[in-house]
Amino acid sequence: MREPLLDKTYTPGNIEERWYQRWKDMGLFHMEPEDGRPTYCITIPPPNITGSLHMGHALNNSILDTLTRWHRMRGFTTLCLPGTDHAGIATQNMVERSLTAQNTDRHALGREQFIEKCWEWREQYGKRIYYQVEKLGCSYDWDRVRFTMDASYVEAIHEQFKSWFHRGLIYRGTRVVNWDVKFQSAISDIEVITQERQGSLYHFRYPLADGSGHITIATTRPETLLGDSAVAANPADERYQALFGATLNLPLTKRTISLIADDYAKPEFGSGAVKVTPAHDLNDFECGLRHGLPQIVVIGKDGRMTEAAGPDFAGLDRFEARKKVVMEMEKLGLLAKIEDYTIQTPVSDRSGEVVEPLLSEQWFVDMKPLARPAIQAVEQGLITFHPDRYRGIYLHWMNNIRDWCISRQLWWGHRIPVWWTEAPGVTVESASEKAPRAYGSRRYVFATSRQEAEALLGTTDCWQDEDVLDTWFSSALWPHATLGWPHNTPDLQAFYPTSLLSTAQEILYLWVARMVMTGLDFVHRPAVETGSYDGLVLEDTTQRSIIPFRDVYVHATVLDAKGERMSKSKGNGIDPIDLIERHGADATRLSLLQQAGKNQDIRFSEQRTDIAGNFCTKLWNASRFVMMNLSPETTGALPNASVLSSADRWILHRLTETICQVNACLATYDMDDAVRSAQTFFWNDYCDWYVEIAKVALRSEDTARHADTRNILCYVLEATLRLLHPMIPFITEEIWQNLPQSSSGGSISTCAYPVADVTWTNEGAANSMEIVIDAIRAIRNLRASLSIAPSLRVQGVAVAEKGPTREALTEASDLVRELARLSAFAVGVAEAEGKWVAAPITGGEVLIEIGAALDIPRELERIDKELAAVVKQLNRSQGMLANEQFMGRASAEVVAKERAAYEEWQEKHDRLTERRKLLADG
RNA sequence: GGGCGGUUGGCUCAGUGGUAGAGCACUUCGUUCACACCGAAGGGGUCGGGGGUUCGAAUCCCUCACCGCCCA
Repeated sequence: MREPLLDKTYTPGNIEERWYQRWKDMGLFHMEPEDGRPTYCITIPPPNITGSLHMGHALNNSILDTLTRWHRMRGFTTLCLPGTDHAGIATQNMVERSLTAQNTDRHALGREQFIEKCWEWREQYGKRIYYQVEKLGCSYDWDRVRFTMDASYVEAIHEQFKSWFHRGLIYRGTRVVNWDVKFQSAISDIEVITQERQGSLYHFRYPLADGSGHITIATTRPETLLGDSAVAANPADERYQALFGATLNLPLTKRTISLIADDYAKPEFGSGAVKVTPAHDLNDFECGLRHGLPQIVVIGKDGRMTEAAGPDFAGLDRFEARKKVVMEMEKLGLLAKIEDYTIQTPVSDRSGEVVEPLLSEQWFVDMKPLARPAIQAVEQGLITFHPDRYRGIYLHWMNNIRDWCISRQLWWGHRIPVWWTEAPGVTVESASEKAPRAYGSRRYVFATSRQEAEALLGTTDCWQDEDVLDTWFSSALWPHATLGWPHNTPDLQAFYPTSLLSTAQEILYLWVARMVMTGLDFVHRPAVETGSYDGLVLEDTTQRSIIPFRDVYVHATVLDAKGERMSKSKGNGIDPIDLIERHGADATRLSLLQQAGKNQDIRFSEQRTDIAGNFCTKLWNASRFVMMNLSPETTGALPNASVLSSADRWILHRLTETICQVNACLATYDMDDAVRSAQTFFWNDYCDWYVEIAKVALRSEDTARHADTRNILCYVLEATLRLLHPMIPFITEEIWQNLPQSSSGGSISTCAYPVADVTWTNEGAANSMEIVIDAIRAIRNLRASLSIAPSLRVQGVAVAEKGPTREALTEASDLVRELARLSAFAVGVAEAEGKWVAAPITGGEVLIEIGAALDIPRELERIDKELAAVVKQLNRSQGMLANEQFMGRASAEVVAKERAAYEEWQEKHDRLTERRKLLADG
């Protein structure tokens, strides 16, 4: 026995540190496009620069790196491109907070200096997540890292803005947006979280102007009453038929409003009549547009009531105003009732403030023309969703798409490349798309510099738009912009369209859908150059519009052990870095991949990583054992097929089967099934059986078998390591380096991924092993139930009339003897004398002789218990075969299978009854 | 309100028409020179309720309940 090459204990920490650096030094993660090789590319979803690795990232990156390593080993030119986004509002928040701590603020600093501070902050903290991703072992191309504020990326953003601007898709408008009163900025839908809060539903009476009565409306936001410009009821609502068009006195104001008919009012809600406040509610805004209603802004950008709210309310905080409106209404006797009510309250994720829907002048993108191709691409199957159900969710959203508010009232971000002037005489009449456009009294143009703006506007009296672009505007062009667009770079040619986009479900709309739209809109190729699966030929062009990625995988949400979403405020989150430090990156990845299938969520606890770590330890220890048993001559090459035993053929059969399954599962994003298959093979087949069988072979007199056994042990282990390398890269590399198959200076990462060689498929060997394993288990079972000490060797024998059972057990008699701990084992006849106990197996029975006197009552009890189980099955089987309907309608195959099963149960039944009779007759 | 996912042993989950499975936990036994982060043996489920289709349903259909997600 040789000195083991692996340490006695598996300690992931130092292995992982060492190998990540080696891989980087070897340049394994960077590949250049090569003619004739297929490419595989993922542009990693950009975490933002304020981010640190959380469980969702850990899951996604584990999946992405597994797929990347798998393709790299399969011979693809593989690129996994990492990067970060600048995260306008989040970063600005962090920097402002640090300024507050220094008793200053951004206004004191000024815009330019504040942006400087943001860059400094980004230099200091913005790359933390890269380091964490490295800890996880991700094989990303760090030479191609991108940031959304890189000069080349900004160029892409300007190009996109210019194109949409000139085509009239970007427009200036006044609409209701999500307003954050703390940041004083519009925010995106994803930054708005809906919280259930206990509040009240107020029922107010609005008097009819003619004094004939009143109409009752219900609201959760009384302060918006001051900005009402109508009351609406459903046109089909019987109760209001006579009143449509009637004039109402709006309480607390001097205004009158009318009762209008609109489908948007739901007859079943409250009184069926709803107040309409176009400036402070999105639905009301749209309703207002339909009816040409005035838009009265009563809540300002700071969350205080405006002059328009009237002298009694102007200047009040919106929540103070709410109380006052209720109080005043009560005084006027117009408060009908107050009900307790659970309010779905929109809250800003960043500031925690209640989001105010507010009428505001912003930049918007007209999405409908962009959505059309993006719908087609998915309907035609150019882009595939995994799980498939997200296809419908995507299409539903796309078909009901709304215009996109892209301006943010922040300083950190891409400043909107539009320049304004109020100088008189700037003409807007021109055939040129670059000519100034009018918005009220102002004129504006697209320009990326003052010089350009002045030239286009014909005046130096101009200023750049103060706002910045929504961060999602830059994320939307991630796949093509990171590869070099708007330039037709070699990377763009080789790696676009990318292969996969994997992400969390909550950004399916905000990000995934928008990438599909921008990709199709901006990346074009001559139709002849690309396969039809890559893009669409749209009506108005001879070019093909290219999709950004072929597959979209939406991974599960990681929940805590109780099934609750992990959050900082609840403090129930798990930090993946802690998991890596305590259990290793491999165990962390494995524990996540074990649950990464087509499910919507994952319940996770650290215990799972602990358990996954057990597998790594097992892999380590088994490998250590194999290495201890190798000889200098062992190469790991397979011996000539003619010398292989049934057990050898069986393990190769199972290896082949497993290779097949793992490859198939990885191809369909069933990571859970892939790891389950590989783990089961390794632990239950290789370790529990083949290694134990090999021990018997290596101890045997038959020295010719020793070399073959070593080679097979080594062959199967090496293949298994390659099979598992994409999921658990570190431990597999470390072990592989110590196997004879490794090459000096090489890496398992560059070896070929196992491919199933069907010549090793061998059902016969599988059946033989099944018989042998059955026999061994039956004997162990007998021993356990008769409390025969494990150390006591007793005699065993098998009675087998049937060919396959007889042959299998004859060939494997040494194995059965050793693994069942017998003093002797043979296929033959049990001695009539002595104390023997028996257990039926398929095609025969096994018996062991026990030294001491047999406890007959106990043995009868054991047999009866087994007999009961057999009878149950026998009856079931018999019932089916006696059922004419079954015999007539079930397929011949199923009937034949049932017949065979019946015969087997019958045989076992007979043997058991026979044994019972012998014992009872004593 | 609309859409979607889930409900299988104590726990976490596989299993999409043909004899209910795994891991953890539990019970018993075991330190035979890879591994007690291990090995051997074992107990434990009328597959959320009801109805239907079928020779046969955890699996397909309808319906109800509960849990959760997304959108409004």
